[in-house]
Amino acid sequence: MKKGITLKDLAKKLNMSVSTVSKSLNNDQAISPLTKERVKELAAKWNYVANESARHFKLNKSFTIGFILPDLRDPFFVEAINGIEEVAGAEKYNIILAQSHENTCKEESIVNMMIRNRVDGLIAAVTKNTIDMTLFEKFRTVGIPVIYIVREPRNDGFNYVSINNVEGAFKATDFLIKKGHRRIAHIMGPRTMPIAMARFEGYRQALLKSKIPFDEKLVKSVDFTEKETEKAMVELMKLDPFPTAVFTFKNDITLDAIVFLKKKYKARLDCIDFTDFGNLPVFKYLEYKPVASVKEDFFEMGRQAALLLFEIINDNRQDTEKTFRGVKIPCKVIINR
Amino acid sequence: MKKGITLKDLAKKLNMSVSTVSKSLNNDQAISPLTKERVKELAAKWNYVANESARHFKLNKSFTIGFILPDLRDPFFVEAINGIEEVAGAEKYNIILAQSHENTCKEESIVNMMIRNRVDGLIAAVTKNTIDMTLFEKFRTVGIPVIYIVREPRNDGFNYVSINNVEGAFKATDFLIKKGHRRIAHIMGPRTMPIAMARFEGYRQALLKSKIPFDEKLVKSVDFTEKETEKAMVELMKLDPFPTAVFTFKNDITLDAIVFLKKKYKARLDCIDFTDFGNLPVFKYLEYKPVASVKEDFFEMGRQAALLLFEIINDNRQDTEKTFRGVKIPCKVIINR
DNA sequence: CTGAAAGCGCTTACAG
DNA sequence: CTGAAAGCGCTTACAG
Repeated sequence: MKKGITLKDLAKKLNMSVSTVSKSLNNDQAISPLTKERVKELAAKWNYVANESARHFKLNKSFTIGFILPDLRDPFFVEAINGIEEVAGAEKYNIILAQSHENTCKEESIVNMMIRNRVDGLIAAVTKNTIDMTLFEKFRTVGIPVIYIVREPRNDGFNYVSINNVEGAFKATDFLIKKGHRRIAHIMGPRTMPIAMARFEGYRQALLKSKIPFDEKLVKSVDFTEKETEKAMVELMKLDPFPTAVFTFKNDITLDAIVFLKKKYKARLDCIDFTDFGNLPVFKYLEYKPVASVKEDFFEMGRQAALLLFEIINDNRQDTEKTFRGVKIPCKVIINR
Repeated sequence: MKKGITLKDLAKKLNMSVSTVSKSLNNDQAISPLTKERVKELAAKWNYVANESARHFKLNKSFTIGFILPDLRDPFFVEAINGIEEVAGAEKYNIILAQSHENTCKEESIVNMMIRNRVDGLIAAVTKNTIDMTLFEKFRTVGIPVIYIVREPRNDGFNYVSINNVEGAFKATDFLIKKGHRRIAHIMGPRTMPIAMARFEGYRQALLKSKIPFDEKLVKSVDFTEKETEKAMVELMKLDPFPTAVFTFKNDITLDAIVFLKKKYKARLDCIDFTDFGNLPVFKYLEYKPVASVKEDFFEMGRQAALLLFEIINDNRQDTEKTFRGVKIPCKVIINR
């Protein structure tokens, strides 16, 4: 690209030193009002735009935070971005986004990219297959703070912001029990995902509380593809008696399960109730949908994660005796009527 | 953040000059294989990660392209990102995303941010209210190439990649005509948007071809909010005879119109056909939807825009006698059955 | 209140 | 094949 106007150009024209020009534009109080005015006037006239990359380099700060997320096609993650943006914007920070597409190799190359670009902090939602956190240990080595979001890391020693998955799953299951269901299936996420295990735990606790015996044949684990959900439903529908309610890991699974019922068990469509996590805006347009969903406030998770991150970034104390923080946002059940 | 390992650190340890270390890591052919090996070995051992911001600064290139888009909540723009990512990734470029939220003030601050950060190029989908392009002229002044995408600028002298909106609208309207409709309404986008006018033009041409008289009472302009769509539908449904088909600017408008019919004109739900632009993946789950939609290939638009952008970025010739290029991707009608 | 000077971590033309 | 040196555009501690 063409070279822009530099401080030097301004200084030469004004017969001042580069330092004075720099300080004027940064509103340094040591500079006289008149000088500031003259500098700013010329800067405006010449359309001077500071070279941020020089500034970042000099200050050894990128004024950028990274956000690694699985996929932008998931509208919930988009909400998280908006929450992060709100906080980052106020701090005058940019956000660099990167999608892992649930691929751990891609995730690794993104991690390296973030380090090469020296982001000042990172927010990460790991892939559904990320078990081993050693990749992310790199950030600790180079001193970049990281907040995990939505999907909690399985081990301790990490900052994270998530919802209370056990509680949410308990409520979603209990909702079905209160509606009179006794035979309640659960289509859970991959067992590698800590939050899938947490939701499974909430499901069990709700059954236990109501003294409904746990039946492992009613629990199926899927990887979020339509094919796997269909397979789970085939098996569940073959049971005798078949479950009259299903609590699923998230909206997409419910919708795919309903598509399956429409195709193969039209008659059961009206007698099986679903609950799940999420609350897609598109529900408004649907005839068949979960009776109730646990609302996951992704905007708030994004906001809280960013707040926590900036607390660390702006904290100039020695990073000895560092403690890690976990924030769990409460979640409530929304009836989709 | 903590300081990382630098070339100097490596050079000192290896008793070499910084230049030699730099060249080794960059695989300069002037360096002996043995030296390269020694350097790379230590770099790996010490987890050396090049400081990109120093490199960017030195090379006066950010290896970053910007993408200004209205809103990530629009899944079509997410597809465009994926198309851009495919090309940018291959070129080893990063993408910095910024949402204008259809707000021209926000758009202005994003433009300035992009210039301050010295992006090497920009892809932009302007807000629906952006009439005046002087804001974007700044990029020309500083020599940053820009490709407009999806929403074409109203004046000439800009590079853009879009679909053939007139053709698509013609096909969508003609589809309804061929299905036997004679009284076809059009809910168009804001008249400030060139592509809304283009789609309106396609609608008129289709009517003309089939010798159906144009009736301006059948055309309503909306700003994409549910409220405006409802208002447009109220007026259309009061006409006598009411239209038996509606061609709308995009999916969201159709869905809101259908919600309105469900509420107020349940009986007409099955006798009014819709066509529109877009093809939301969520259609799969819907009972009521447009009979056919013009598929807008946003992934391809993103890809083409990025290809065009890199052609300009990587072109080292003098930028005298610059010509501007417009790419219109053909679009086809998808039947939603 | 202003300026001279150092330096952030790289790359590269040039000399040897 | 290797190295010394300049310089990218800023900020800032220090001197005056």
